Amino acid sequence: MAEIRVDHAQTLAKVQIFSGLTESELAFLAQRSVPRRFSPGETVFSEGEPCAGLYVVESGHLRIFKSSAGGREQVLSIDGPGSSVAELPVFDGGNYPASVTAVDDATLLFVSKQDFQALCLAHPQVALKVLRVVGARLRRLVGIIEELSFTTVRHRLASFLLRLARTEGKRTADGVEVTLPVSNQELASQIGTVRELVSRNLSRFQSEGLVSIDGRSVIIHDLKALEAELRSAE
Amino acid sequence: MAEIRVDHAQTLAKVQIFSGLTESELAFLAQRSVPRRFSPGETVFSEGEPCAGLYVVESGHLRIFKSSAGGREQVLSIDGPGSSVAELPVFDGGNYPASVTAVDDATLLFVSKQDFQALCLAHPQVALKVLRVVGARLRRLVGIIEELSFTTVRHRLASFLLRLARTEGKRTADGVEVTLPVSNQELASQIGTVRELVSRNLSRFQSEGLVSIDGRSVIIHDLKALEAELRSAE
DNA sequence: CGGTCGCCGTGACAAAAGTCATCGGCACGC
DNA sequence: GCGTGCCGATGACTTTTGTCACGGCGACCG
Repeated sequence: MAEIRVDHAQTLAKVQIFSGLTESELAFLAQRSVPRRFSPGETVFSEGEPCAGLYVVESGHLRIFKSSAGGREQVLSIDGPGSSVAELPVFDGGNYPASVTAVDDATLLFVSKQDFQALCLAHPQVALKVLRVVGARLRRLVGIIEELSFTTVRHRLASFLLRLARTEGKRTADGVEVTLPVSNQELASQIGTVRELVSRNLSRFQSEGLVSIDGRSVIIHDLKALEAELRSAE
Repeated sequence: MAEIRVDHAQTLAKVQIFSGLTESELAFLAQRSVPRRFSPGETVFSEGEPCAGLYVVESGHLRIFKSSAGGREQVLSIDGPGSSVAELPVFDGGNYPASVTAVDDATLLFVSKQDFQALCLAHPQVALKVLRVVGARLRRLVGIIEELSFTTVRHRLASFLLRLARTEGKRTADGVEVTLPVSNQELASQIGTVRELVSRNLSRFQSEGLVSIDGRSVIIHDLKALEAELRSAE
């Protein structure tokens, strides 16, 4: 038992919003946090539910999204180890504004609203840290709005490919090779459109000679040309 | 001079994030805040500028928006007296994520980053208050994303009219009368489209008998029918 | 008064987005 | 092996969105 608590304290120490706490404070928090495991696809909570507390990601990834009446989904964020979700509704008393599911096998720590608020009052630095991560979240949301409002699906797809190329692209003779990490359906949810348009726009990139597609692997022949796509949008 | 300070302290007391501070704390803050006046259309700060501090609205209204290379704008929020803008970039150290201009004649109080951070450390409740208002902001942004991602211009326009009807609609024999508070151009920026589409969709509502338009005044004949528009989107 | 400017409405058009239906492949389980 | 389900591609079509160009109106100014 004691070891489990220590494990959790170590997990908590790696979470941005809790960095800077003393060991005893972490232990205290660990004692009050509840570990929960989730399987791929399992839902952590749904939009509209009353907010009981926040979750810290120990391992695995979470998918934060909105869903429409017609069955479409819009992904707001994918969060991995060390991040926390639902920090905000904890404070304004409202319900969860979006739904969260596990992407893969995930272990989370649940911290109740009360414990967390008490912690923030006792340790003002924690509140400041929360504000910092929330700032990042807000920036991402504003970025999504900007893309949805000003750009086309083609543009957003190019943008997605380039991001991928930057983070995990491998240089080859023909250009940079990336592997699409998710299904077209999921990709569509992330860039705010439907499956068919992702498929079509990828084909179009290929027929224009910008990329070659082989299964889930995409070779970007001309990085510059793809980047030019971004600038062409106004 | 002393009177001016007192005035500012009274202003600050009405601001959500500062409610709960003692008089002397407010006076201290008032002493350090700088009053600034803006004319309609004048810009308070622009997206991308380094963040120097936050602004509190004493009178008038501010317009927070993103603008695209092609000259389009997307309004994120309109804020009036008692609210504050740019609470967030103060904490994460980044630049302002969006631009802000005055809608009408506005008087603001500027509080520097340093002063505000110090205040949050000294008074943890302030940080919690900030988190609460930031929560509201985040909800609004998520709402915008939802609308942009899932709905049509027609839908968003219907939504806008209904919101207007609820807040300031006058009952008449023919239905509920509302007055469009802004130009079509501005309305377009608020619902994420262009002038022409606002104009066209309003005409279409009229030709379908849902509303009658006379200049800037719109009479909504059938509230239920317009609300049905919302449900029809999936 | 005449000019300029900002706003509105509209027609004509082009492009993008989305829907529906169909087909083929691949994996998994029984 | 064979059904079932998920995924991807694609054609045909509709709807929506956006662009360009124009003309009209009213306010305001010199």
